[in-house]
Amino acid sequence: MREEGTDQGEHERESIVRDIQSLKGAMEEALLATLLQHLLTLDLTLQQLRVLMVLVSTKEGGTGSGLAASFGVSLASMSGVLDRLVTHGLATRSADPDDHRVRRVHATPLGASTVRSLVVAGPFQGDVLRNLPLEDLRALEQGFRAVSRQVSLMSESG
Amino acid sequence: MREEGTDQGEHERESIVRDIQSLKGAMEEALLATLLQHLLTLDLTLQQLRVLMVLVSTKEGGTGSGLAASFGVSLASMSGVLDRLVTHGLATRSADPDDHRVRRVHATPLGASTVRSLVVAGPFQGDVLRNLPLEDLRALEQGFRAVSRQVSLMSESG
DNA sequence: AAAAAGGTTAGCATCAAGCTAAGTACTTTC
DNA sequence: GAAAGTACTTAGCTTGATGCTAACCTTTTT
Repeated sequence: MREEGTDQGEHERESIVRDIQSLKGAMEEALLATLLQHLLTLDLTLQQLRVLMVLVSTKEGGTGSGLAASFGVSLASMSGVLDRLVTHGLATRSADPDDHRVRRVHATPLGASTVRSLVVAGPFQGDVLRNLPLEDLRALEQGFRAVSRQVSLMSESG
Repeated sequence: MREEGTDQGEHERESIVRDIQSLKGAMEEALLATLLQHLLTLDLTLQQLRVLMVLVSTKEGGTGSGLAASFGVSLASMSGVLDRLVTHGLATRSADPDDHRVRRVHATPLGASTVRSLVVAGPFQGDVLRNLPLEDLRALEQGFRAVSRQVSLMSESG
């Protein structure tokens, strides 16, 4: 019963998908510029940034040996990288209550905001949203919800 | 004449803005993970990446002295960075037809896709969109159009 | 013809990141 | 409780990228 109209629906779907991707392309240009702005003022090496991103992602923080293993470097090397992050005020080392050999490493608020600023750069900011016609805002919310739902669906099954 | 009902509309607006930002927050977590994935396999220094991003952004390409000036380094230093980008196959140098002293530097397709992969990582990909209910897809398009319009508006006046 | 501009190369200094080896402090095992 | 193992730091080293100045070549401008 859904056979009829499918063809026409698929045409509209493809047309909309193309439209959205074209709009997305324009946004990405702005996104690239914003990302570049942030990277220009970033006084870190790429390795330091990578480690910091892991620290920000994992709320429980990391350990020297764990990070060394994930990055495929020696513990001594990772110790040096962490030194520099701590010196920059982006991470802290603290004692692990369970095992006094390990030093738990966490991103500081500064470290977290440094990393988030690289990602948060999308155009869907409060000041943009607040100036949108209400009707469009409702539509955007519906679309976001649907995408969010779909992403969870696909990451479960795929 | 628009005074009445504004209060109620503003409440709904704020509520929707919060909803969208919360959904965006969830997306950003995934975005961060994707960005990290790409950075992990990136065999570049941050300075090389920054220069490459400028090359990708400016379609006409760059010149050694122009790039040196924007980055605040000597021409000799920039020449070295460009050497490494060329060696990696991410940029090319070619003669400038107007002035045979300058060498025009362009990002290669590989360089462009390397940079784009860092930014394109959003969840609004074709395979996600194609699985969305048509109604939601229409709503998303409407929302995207509105945001795109609003961003242009605000960047003109602001 | 002289001066100026764009670019490359050579030579040097500095710093981050990588390693191994040695040492400290704590846990686990026997 | 002694021995073995684990987590981490520090010292000493090598390599590679970035930065500089100085010298040079080529091309354009004056």
